[in-house]
Amino acid sequence: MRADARKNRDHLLSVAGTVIAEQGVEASLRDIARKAGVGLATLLRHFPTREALLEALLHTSFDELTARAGELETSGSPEDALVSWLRDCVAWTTEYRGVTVLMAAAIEDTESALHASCVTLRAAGTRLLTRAQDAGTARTDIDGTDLFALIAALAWLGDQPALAPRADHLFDVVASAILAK
Amino acid sequence: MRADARKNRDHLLSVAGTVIAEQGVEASLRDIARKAGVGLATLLRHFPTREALLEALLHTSFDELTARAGELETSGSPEDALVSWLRDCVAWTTEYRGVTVLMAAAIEDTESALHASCVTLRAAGTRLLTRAQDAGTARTDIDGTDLFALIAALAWLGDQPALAPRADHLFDVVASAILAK
DNA sequence: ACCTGAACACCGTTCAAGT
DNA sequence: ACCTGAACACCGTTCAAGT
Repeated sequence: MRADARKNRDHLLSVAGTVIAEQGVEASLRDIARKAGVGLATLLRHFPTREALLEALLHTSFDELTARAGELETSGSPEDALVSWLRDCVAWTTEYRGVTVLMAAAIEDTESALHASCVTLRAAGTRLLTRAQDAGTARTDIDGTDLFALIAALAWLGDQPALAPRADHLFDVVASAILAK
Repeated sequence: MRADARKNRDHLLSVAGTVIAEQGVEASLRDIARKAGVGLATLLRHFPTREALLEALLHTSFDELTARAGELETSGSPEDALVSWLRDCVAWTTEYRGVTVLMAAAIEDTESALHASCVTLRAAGTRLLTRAQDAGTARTDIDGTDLFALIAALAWLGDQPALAPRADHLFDVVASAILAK
């Protein structure tokens, strides 16, 4: 990549991070390009879809959540590890308003730029869930995809201004259902 | 209302029902107006917001769900009545793809045309929940707003194509959490 | 190689002008 | 009273033309 292109790309990502933190993941791409001082077509050259831009932006966070799952796999009780990780996932999505809908769409869409990250995340959750199930402290009638869906639903609750005040409490309610044997 | 206006209004509602059933509640209002053979401005004269159009369209359904709650209040066991009604609510929203987001926004927005219907629905759910709580068959640390949020989250799951296959099962999981004492 | 303005086909909002 | 086309300010997509 040419030096000027690299610079454009980095700057776009930085501006996108700020704008998306303010307005959510559905922020106008034109607005992001404008604030970065480049044309919209330039943004789309670097990131052909909104998902591609988000993937570049959230890649580090996805890695961190996956790494965190790895740490938890060998520490604490299986059920504490699972619930702690679920809490981390939900808390993380609140930083990116609206990302839940895109993740829900990406988990089954192999064409989406977010697909691989979502699949990796689901696999990490599956390992923690299986461990808790093997220990007899999580219900055995759910799998990693169910877990992914429950995280998404709880994250979605946190995204809705009117329901967000109940999100933490309802997390506990759902977590108790997961841990029920 | 003048006869021609009434006719326009009725026809718009009929067309809107068809289009929204196909495309979801975020269907283009311009498209609905076009298919109804009137100008977009005419649609907006009758229904100044998307919520107003939906309220007119869903009014009957809201009434039916509320009436159903009333019937269930005096029949069957409190926990069966509650779960049965929750299931009805979630099943109903699947007919109107995307309505959950608008309802979640309307429950606290007194300006929304959907506000009154959502509040009525929440009140109906609250009565069924309280009855089950009094009978000792529903957890007592949740209220009607929590219930509304859980319905919304489950309905949202059913709206996401990739997660919808798990929606029924996850309904049972969450229902079991509500019924836990 | 990389960037860009401009044309395109949409969206919902608003309103002056018509019947 | 009621309706409507048109202007407006947006959106993301596409591409020919520039550096």
